[in-house]
Amino acid sequence: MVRQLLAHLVRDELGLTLAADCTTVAEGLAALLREKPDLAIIDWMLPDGRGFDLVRLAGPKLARTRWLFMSSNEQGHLVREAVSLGVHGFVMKRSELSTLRTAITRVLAGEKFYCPDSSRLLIEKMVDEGRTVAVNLTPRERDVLRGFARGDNPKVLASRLGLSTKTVQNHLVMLKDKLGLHEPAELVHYAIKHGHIEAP
Amino acid sequence: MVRQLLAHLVRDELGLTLAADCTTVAEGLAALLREKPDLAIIDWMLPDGRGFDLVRLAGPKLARTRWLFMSSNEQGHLVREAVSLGVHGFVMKRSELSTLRTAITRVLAGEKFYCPDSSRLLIEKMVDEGRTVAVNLTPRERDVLRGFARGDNPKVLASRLGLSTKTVQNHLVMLKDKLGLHEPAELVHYAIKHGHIEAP
DNA sequence: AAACCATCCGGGATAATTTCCCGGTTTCAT
DNA sequence: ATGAAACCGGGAAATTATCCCGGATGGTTT
Repeated sequence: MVRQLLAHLVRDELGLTLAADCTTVAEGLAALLREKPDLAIIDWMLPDGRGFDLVRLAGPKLARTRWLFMSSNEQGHLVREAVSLGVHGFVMKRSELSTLRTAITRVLAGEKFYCPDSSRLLIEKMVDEGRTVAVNLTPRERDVLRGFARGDNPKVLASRLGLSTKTVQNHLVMLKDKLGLHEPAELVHYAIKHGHIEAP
Repeated sequence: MVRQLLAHLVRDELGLTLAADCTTVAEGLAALLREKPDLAIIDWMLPDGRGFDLVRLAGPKLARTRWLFMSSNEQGHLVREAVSLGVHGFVMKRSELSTLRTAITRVLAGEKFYCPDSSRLLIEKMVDEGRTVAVNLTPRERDVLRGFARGDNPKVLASRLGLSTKTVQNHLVMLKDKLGLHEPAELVHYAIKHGHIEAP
């Protein structure tokens, strides 16, 4: 619904051309590569993955495209990840609509725009981080983590991802090793805290 | 932001008169009593309280007003509460925009309209409740569930509770059996959802 | 072009855990 | 007293986790 309301705003009020209008990472990726838009407005949480994956996947091939992220939940690590990905703008959904308009025009003009709330979160996050090391998981590891944390056992997960049970198990070992965790429950907590899955 | 996008929709596309446009329960209450609108579209979660409070407070004095609720998070108990309050419509934010249009026109026409997702949640909630009543965990099972969901492995948990590993494992089997769950991650979700442990 | 590196996929062997089935004990309410 | 439920744990089989290995791929550096 928000996506469609936004489409209205972009088309009717701002007078921009709406190249596409997608609901999943897969759709979005296809549309991005096809349309090569000037601006992509992306919600970070999508049914089949995280909006950031789109930047990782399509970013290198789209030199002109500017990225504007939206988020409904307030988590500092999102803003942090956005910054380190080179995202041009970040707006919380609780912001004023005028903030969004500003963000769109500024980002289109080539500037960066992070809404006040997101800046605050970023600062809090960095203060909070202080010491913790940044862990970057590979795409496959994220897939496995997500599936596992949702309650798929290795066998089901393997068939869903088109892998062998063996591979999934090896990825799980890698995950636990990288994250310094050992128990299934800890992996689930990590996945929830870092937004790989939604809280139950 | 969503509120302002909605205002746009109501005024410009549906051609309705927008009586007021509020951000808090307090503002909303004042506006409702002043304007006595035909329709009130209310978000469940507001900065200073819950949207339902508006119905409780203003409902008795506004015989003509119809209530349409919106919710971004999917929780069955919200739908359940809406129904028992006599709310006329309920729409999840993830619904299509057309669903919202349908909801507005139907509710204005005097019908009830609960979007498919909310109906589903309601049913799940009632099924879940039925099961929760039927299932009562024994104290030991609760101990084991809490420890496990926090990330203790059976061995550690056994020594913490003064049991043998074997017994803890058997309790885990019992738990999975009683709850109809099979994977560790599902147990963790259950424990969080039912308040046996705090969310991460 | 070649060397390199990270990632990805999966096999083999071994250790650990989970599951199923079992019997014994305690507690408690009928 | 007696039956039901909870509690505790053993034994054996099935499943899963862990460690170690090599091959394949794609991108980067030299």
